[in-house]
Amino acid sequence: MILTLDFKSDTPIYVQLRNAIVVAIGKGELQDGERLPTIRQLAQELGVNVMTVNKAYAILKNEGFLSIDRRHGAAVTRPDGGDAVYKEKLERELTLVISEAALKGIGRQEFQSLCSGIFAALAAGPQTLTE
Amino acid sequence: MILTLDFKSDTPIYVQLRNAIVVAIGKGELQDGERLPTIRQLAQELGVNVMTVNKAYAILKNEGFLSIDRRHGAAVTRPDGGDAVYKEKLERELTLVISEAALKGIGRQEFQSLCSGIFAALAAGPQTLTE
Amino acid sequence: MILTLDFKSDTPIYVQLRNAIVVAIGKGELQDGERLPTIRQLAQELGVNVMTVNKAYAILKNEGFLSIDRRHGAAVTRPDGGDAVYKEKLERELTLVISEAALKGIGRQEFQSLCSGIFAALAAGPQTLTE
Amino acid sequence: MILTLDFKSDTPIYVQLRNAIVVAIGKGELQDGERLPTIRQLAQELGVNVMTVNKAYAILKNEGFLSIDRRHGAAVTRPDGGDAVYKEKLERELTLVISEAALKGIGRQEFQSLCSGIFAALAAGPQTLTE
DNA sequence: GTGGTCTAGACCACA
DNA sequence: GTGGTCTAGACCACG
Repeated sequence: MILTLDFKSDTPIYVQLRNAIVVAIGKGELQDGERLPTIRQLAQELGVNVMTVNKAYAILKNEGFLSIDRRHGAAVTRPDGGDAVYKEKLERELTLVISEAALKGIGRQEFQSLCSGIFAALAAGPQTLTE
Repeated sequence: MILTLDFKSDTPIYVQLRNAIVVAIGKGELQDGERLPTIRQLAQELGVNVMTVNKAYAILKNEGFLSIDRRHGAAVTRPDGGDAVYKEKLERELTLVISEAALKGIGRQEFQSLCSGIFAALAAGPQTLTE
Repeated sequence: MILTLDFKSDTPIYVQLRNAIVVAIGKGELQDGERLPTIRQLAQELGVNVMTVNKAYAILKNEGFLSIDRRHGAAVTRPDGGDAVYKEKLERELTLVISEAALKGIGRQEFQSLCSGIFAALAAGPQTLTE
Repeated sequence: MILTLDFKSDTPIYVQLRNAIVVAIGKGELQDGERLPTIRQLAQELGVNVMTVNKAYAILKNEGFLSIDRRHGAAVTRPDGGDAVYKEKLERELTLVISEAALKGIGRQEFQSLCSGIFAALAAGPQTLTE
């Protein structure tokens, strides 16, 4: 698993980590049920403190993206279907993103095709790599 | 101009402010060329520190949404057309948002129609200015 | 005996096990004097470490819910009547639960009827043994 | 505010802290809107690390029992009405508590009156102390 | 060997 | 001056 962090960024490392993992799952680089590296492994690999990885994992667990098994560490999970709270958050986020895009001269057409492209890329991801 | 801030939120106030203004411009509540309140005015109106508003304005200026004239204060501007830097940022953001949405069970169809709805709402905005 | 464990939960497995057995006794699914599976049997059946079952049994014995005879294995026992220590613990627990419930908007009425329902369900339990 | 921690207990300090605060709010010792001590203050007062208090506060914030304002620290809040998830959790907890109590020889009558007593005690708490 | 918890001390972003 | 973040290193509970 390749995760790049930007230590100079002002978004906290654990957030970057959380985001990167979500995207990796979305892309299919991390399959459902697949195990993630140990907190300590990942921490060392990234040159980051254990607590930082811990926090990222805890958030992902809380959001339903992964489950932590005392015996075997963390594994990818499918979260529950979209709850109302999430949809609200999504709409708020999109309103901002779209406002910005529109002002930057990106029309509805272009925006939609951009989204389509991303959806396609995700769907085409490394599906069940070896099977 | 009505801007609502959530002091209990964990997104910094100056970011909330910056976002709210971008959305307001997107919706047409703030027209191109329109003047914004003085930093001090807005700060007082919102019950916020002057530094906070200052920071938000500075970011907006930097992003091309605002032009600041020492004589006339701040005014809304159309930013330059989508530069490469911005497009990259947009794509990164959308990849995250879409990954999350897809995992939460929101399909391409639903997502696209949600976007369409927001585009429509923005387009319908300017009329509401004077009511 | 059907016991379901949640390996993803953050309450330790031996605690889950102990709780499940207490509830099973409460419901009458396990009758007074009834023998429980061997530690090894149960461990294998649940796919769990022997130590884990051992720990759960030890706690239950300590609490008076189980008596362990080296020759016949473990058997269900009625614990001694409410000792002062237990009542204190109960009151502490209930104070927390009720505080939480009250703050979450669950009134005394609702709470009491919820308790009544559970008492009724427990009382109705023993019959279901053989079905 | 008087909070007693048991450092020898095996329930984590931050959980004990969280529980104690919930009870304090339930009892009315902490009123709605009232400010809590700074993380650092409380940490020093309790002889505990800052991170520990931080974690307790974060959980309480997450549960809706308090809100954290970047400018003024933490303050007590009323959580949203009982959601379905919470009610399920409550029922599970109560089933365990009641099973235990019943086996310990505490009948429905006694249990209910115990609950009533606690409800009454909470309601009678230091209501608006000085007003 | 895994994650969970805790510590002491530090720096930074925010207001 | 507030909380947020991060670190390095430690001990413990769990299985």
